[in-house]
Amino acid sequence: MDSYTRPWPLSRAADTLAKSVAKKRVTLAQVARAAGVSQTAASYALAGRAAEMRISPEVEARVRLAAREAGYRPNAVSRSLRTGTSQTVGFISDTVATTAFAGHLIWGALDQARERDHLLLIAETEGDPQLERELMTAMLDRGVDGLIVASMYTREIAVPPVLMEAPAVLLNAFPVGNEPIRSVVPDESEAGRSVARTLLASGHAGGICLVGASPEGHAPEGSLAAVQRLDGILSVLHDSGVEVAGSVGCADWQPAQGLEATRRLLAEVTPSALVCFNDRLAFGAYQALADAGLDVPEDVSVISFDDDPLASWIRPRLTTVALPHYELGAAAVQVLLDQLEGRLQEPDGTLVRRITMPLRVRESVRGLGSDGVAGASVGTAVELAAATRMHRPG
Amino acid sequence: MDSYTRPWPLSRAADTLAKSVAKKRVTLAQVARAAGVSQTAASYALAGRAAEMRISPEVEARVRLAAREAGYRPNAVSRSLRTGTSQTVGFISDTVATTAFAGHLIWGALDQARERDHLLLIAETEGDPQLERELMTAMLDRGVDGLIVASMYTREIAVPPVLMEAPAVLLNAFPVGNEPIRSVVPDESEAGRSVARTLLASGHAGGICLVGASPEGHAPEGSLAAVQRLDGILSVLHDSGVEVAGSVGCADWQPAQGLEATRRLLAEVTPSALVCFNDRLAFGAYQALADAGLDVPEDVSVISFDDDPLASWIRPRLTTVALPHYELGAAAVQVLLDQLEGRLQEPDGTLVRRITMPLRVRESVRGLGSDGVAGASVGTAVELAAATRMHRPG
DNA sequence: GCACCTTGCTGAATCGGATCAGCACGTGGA
DNA sequence: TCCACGTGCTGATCCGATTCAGCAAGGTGC
Repeated sequence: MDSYTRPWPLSRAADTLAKSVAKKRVTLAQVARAAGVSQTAASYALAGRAAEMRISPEVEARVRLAAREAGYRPNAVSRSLRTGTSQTVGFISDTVATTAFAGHLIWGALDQARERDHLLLIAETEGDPQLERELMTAMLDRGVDGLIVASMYTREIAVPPVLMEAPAVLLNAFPVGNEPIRSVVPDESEAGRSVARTLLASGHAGGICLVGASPEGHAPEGSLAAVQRLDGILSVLHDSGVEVAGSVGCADWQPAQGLEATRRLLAEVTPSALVCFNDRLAFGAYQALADAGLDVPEDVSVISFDDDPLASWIRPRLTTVALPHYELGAAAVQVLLDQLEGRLQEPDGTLVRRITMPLRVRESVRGLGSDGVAGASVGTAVELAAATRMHRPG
Repeated sequence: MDSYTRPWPLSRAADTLAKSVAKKRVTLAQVARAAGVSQTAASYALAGRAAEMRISPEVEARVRLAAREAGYRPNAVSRSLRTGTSQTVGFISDTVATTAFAGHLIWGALDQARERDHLLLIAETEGDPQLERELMTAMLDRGVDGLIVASMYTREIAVPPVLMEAPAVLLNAFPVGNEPIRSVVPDESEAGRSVARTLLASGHAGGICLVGASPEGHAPEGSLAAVQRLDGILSVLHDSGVEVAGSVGCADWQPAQGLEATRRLLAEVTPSALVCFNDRLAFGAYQALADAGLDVPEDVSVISFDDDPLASWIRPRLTTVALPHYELGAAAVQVLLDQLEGRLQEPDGTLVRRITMPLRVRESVRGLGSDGVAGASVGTAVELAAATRMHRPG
């Protein structure tokens, strides 16, 4: 099937390639010899500890010059063995980097790591606990300074004992027990409050309905996002004395369930606004509303969570509270490295960092943003092609 | 904006966390002492070199037992320092892991690396040559066994000298000079041949037109895919004595250009089949054909390259030759590790590995696959949501 | 009875940098 | 004149594995 073919005449290239063992790297000892000083002096000079260690400016300059001329680059492995720090962070995710979600998570982590002069060791467990443990030990054995364990959706993770060997941060997850381990998660309940406030501010006092979770507790199994979003929504509505006009829980948050749930809802009440618990539910809701001859946002406003790439593509464009993946990834690295540097000494034992979920105001809420687009429909393939290219957040 | 809040009462958790320096790791010396033998004997026993090094079965068993009981795990950093190998591969891509392209590339690389007991150090250059060099040196200094340098689209890369320090493989790219460095690329010209053969086999003798590149050489600057796809197409057509009925080159391969190019084409000729040089062009072509009242595939067949996630979503579903990202990533690691193990000794100096691009037969070519879907349109949001979830290739 | 080989193991060097303890020299004070 | 102290550097050890060279005990051949 696949095969090796030859693009150019390179008969001796393979030989050259095999032989390119490259000239051996320059070591500190060689630099020291070149500068005519001891290895100790050279080490201190290059480490910027000359003054502290009483190395004269002349010697320091000689060492620096020798190092530069020889093209000296310290061997990180050796340094790592001695100091126990590798300037490397492990990033283990439970799903593939191929989803936009994981991709942006990694992107943020990568950027933040680079800013702090760290490299990222990446692996995926595909949800296999055995593999997860193996990958963690593989990374720890390689001397990573810390580990980030990322989950696709916010949930509780059973922390394997091996994870406690090094500083670790859970990304988008909480420890299932009371392990003293930090978490970085989206601020779901604040997002819920934000959604409720947005609806109230745009004049939706009555007729607010929920699609995806209900106060009676119907929601996807183990979804922390569901309960926190619901909490946030209800707390704001309660404070304003507003009652939820209706709600339908869904066991799964896919478009089909959104369609079905909204249909059932419409059979009972006439909503003025729909809070969908994620965008995929909202896609289904759009269809159910269209089928019922209801216009978004003129007849019914729709607001939702996640900011799926398609949310800005369906018509009217969906107003939603975004999951800040890039920021989540960046924050995980930040928290981990801060912890390593001992910069994180909260006296109150705070272990959870919540990242704000920004509201993306678009067209699906009446009286908010750029209205005037009538009828639920979809954009063209051309527009979609543009929408599905991902961009770095502002 | 972001803030630390406390989910549970964990007043002393932070302390615990700070103190969790963890019990020190067990070293080989300790295992040796426990087994009552020298460190040398222990090392040989655990390395599986007992017989070779004349360690008695009894001693070997004692060592193995002691190691297991103590929970011994060799320190990879130390081993790396001594042996010069780290069981780690660096993966540097010029664009972000957030695109489906890069994501699948990484996915394949990750899987293949794990199969060979290697870990992946990942970084992105964002096209910055300076950053690229820094990241390469950072990885080399950490003792990676080899480097994979990936490009978003097939092109020539100027190989920085530092890259020659360790074995390296270019993924989706060729060296700009004659550097003895291996490449893993999609087999574009075979894909071109495959497209032409498919068209001929389904009865399209005349009226074959090209959108995106023309034999006169109009194509995106520096796009190797363009010339190779074209080569493949023309060679098969030529062998069958078939002339290209028309062609329009495009400087950029986006939907807008596909639309425009197809319009111009339709003004001159009446095609029976359109070969679009990528799917995004095909999206535009679909629209131009629909505008002209032409049905796909009844009036005009459309075939294309890349297998964009949307290709299976637009109607009629687009027949296209897929870029095998997962396989490309996996092959890059495979080639690199094979090279490291000295398993790659082609006598003819072959340095390019071409990965087959599989044809995805769908509905846009007349007389091929499941026809009968009339009219160019788009699927529903529900269908799209399903289509844009990515799956591992079969 | 002695050279010689095999068996079964150990000592010590090595990888490359970080760092502690200490040494030689000069200066100042008593 | 002698001691104390600061200055400026070096030797040696350590991190934790791998591996080469070699050594003692026991067996074999002649």
